[in-house]
Amino acid sequence: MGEITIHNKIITSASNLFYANGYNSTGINEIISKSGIAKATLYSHFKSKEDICMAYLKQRHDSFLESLKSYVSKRKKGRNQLLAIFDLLRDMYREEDFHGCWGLKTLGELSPKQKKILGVIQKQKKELLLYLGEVVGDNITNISKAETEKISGGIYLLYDSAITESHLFKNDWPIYTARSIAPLLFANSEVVQ
Amino acid sequence: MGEITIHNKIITSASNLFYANGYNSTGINEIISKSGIAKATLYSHFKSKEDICMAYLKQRHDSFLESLKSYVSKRKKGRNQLLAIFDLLRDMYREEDFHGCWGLKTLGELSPKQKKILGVIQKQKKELLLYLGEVVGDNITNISKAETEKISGGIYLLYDSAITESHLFKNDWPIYTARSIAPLLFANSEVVQ
DNA sequence: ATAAGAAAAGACTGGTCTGTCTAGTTATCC
DNA sequence: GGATAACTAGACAGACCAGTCTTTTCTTAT
Repeated sequence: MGEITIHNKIITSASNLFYANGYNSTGINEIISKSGIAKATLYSHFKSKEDICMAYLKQRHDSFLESLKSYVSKRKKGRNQLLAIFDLLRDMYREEDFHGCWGLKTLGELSPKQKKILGVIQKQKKELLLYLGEVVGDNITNISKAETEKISGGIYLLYDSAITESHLFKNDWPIYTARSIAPLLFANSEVVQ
Repeated sequence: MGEITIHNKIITSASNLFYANGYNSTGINEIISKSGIAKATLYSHFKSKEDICMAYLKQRHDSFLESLKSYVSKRKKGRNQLLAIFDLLRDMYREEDFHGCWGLKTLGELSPKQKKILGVIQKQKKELLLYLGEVVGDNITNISKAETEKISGGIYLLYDSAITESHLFKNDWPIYTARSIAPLLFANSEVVQ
C-alpha cells in the first residue's frame, strides 16, 4: 500500500497531466518524461494509453469516494452527513490543482467509439449515486424508495454541476449555491437528529 | 439570413463533428471533406481551428438561447415559464444527435493555456444565467436580488447537470429529476399566476 | 560471480496533425 | 473578352502521435 512503484509513478504523472491538460492533449512522451522512465517501461506496465486513462479515472474516483466516506463518517448524523459532499467539494476547490470533475472532463473528449472509457465513467457515477442513496437511507427515516432516489439524485445533480461550474467560473459560488439548495430536497422528510 | 454560404457550410460541418466527436479528435481534413471545400478555402474564411471552434460555440449558444426564449414566451406566466428550460432540454435530448452541452464538452478538452475559448464559454454561461434571472424576475413578485440569484442559479445548476448527466447515462432521468426539483426553489415565493 | 530480469535511452514505423503554398479552374462583372 | 476574385486539388513543411524494438546498463538473487 502506498509504495512508490513505477506503476504508481506512471499513474500519478499521467493523472496530473490528464487532469490539468486533458486526455487528448497529453502525449505518451510527456507522461514518460514526467515519470522519469523509459517508453518501453511504460508499455510493460500498461498496454495502451487508453489503459492508463482508465487507471487514472479509477485512482481519482477511488480516492474521492474514500474521502467522501471519511467526510460523512466524521460528521454528526442528519443534515451534516447529507451535506458532507459539499464540504469535501469546497476543500477540493481550494486545492491549487483543482480542475473540476475528472470523469466529466474525460467524457467531453470521448468520441462515440470509445465505449470502454465511457463505461468506466458511467460505472463510477452510478457508484457515487448508490453511495449517496445509502447516506440518504442512513439519515432520513420512513422514506420510500422513490423519495430516496429523488433526494440522492438531487444531491448528485447539485454536486456534479457545482464541481463543473466552480471550475468553469473559477469561483466557488456554485458550491455554496448547491449546498444551500440541497436542504430543500429533504425539507419535508424526517431527518435523523 | 440563413443563406447557404461557404461560411455557414464550414460552421455546420465543423459543428456536427466537434459536437459528436470532440474538438481535439476532429481534424481540419475531416471538416473540409464534409464541407466539400478545399483547405485553402477554409483558411480564407477562418484563420485557425480555434476560430472555427469559437464560431461553433457561438452558433450553438445563439440558437439555444433563441429556442429557450421561444419556449418561455410560448408558455403561460408563472411556473410554466420557470420550468420551460427543462422542456427544451427534454426535446433536445430526443434529437438523435444529442451529445450534451457543447460548452461543457469543450471545456473538458481545454488546457489552461486556451484562455480565449474558456472566455467564450464563460461569457455564454453568464448570458444564460442572466437570462434565467430575467425569467425569475418576470415570474416571481416581491423578490430580493439575493433570492433571484439563488433561484436562477439553482435552475441553472439543475439544467447544466441535467444536460450533462442525461448525455452521460444516455437516459432522461436527470432531466425529469431536475425538473421535479426546480419548483422547490420557488416553493415559498410569490409565483405569478 | 554469474545469470536473469528490469529498466534506460532512444531510434524507428507509419501515421496524424495544423497550416502554407503553388497551380490550375471556374465564376462574375465591366 | 479580359480582368479579378473565389474556388479546387493536392503537395508540402514541421511537428507530433502511439506504439515497437534494439541495445546497453543496472540491479538483484542465488
